[in-house]
Amino acid sequence: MNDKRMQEMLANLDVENPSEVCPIKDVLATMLDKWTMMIVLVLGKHKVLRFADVKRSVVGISPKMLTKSLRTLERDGHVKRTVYPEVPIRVEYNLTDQGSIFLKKLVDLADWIVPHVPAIVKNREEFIK
Amino acid sequence: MNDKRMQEMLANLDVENPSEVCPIKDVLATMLDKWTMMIVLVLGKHKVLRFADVKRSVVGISPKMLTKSLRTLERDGHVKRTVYPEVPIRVEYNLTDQGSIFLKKLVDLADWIVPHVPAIVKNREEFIK
DNA sequence: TTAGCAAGTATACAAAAGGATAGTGTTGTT
DNA sequence: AACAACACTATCCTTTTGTATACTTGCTAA
Repeated sequence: MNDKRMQEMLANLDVENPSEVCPIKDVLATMLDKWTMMIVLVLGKHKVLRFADVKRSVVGISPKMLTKSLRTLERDGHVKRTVYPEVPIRVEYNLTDQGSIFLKKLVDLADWIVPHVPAIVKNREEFIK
Repeated sequence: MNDKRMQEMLANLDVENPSEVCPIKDVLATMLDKWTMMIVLVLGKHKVLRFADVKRSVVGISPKMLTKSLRTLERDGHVKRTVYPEVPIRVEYNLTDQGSIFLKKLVDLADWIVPHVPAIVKNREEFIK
């Protein structure tokens, strides 16, 4: 990506206006929430998971936050929620096509981070004050 | 990215262990903080900015959060802070090479989001409950 | 009829993030 | 002498986020 393309994108992002004016900022912030990302990653790993499975996979999450994050993902079309009216009830979650592309972008980002982690950790250790 | 590569990456991410064990998760969460992202974007747009310039560009940020976010970016090696001991003091901020790659990844992500925003917004409107 | 499960919801509380705003130190300008 | 510029720091307070845990609902099996 050259500088011109970059400047075009940055203009698109409208970073200097409040988020009411820029839904991209809002969508970004929503998707990159800590719990939301973890849920997308475990759904990417396991393809289909039930509520309790996701809870087990995303270590430390409370049912309240899990419900909240799953609802947001569903609302935004990243995750599909399927209810099987059996007894006891069964509910399955999986990524939609849109959610899978989001996962890919997330993994791309992580892919870049992995080799940089040692440098970042070293920087942190050397950074005083 | 095929499924095998994806599964390798996901294994790398170690999503099912607490973040003490997985610095990648920590680095991800730190970089994808709301204010931090906005700062990286405006620094990408303007190349070099002084404290008050960043404050003006990132609408709504308080000096407290600005300082905190800039320090974190500096600590992690994404941003360089240069002090000119003039009067009044002049402090300039700019992205490092590492920070510029991070910006690129961020813009890649946004690049994907832009065309999807209308669909996501529509989803949200239709999603009741 | 009581027990039990899944997928939550509800409630109470604790912790963290963030906003508003005043203050600091230095020196040039009015 | 008072004020302004700059880059913060400090303090108080509100809001948001999150945890822990008890409760609910519907049905089925013992």
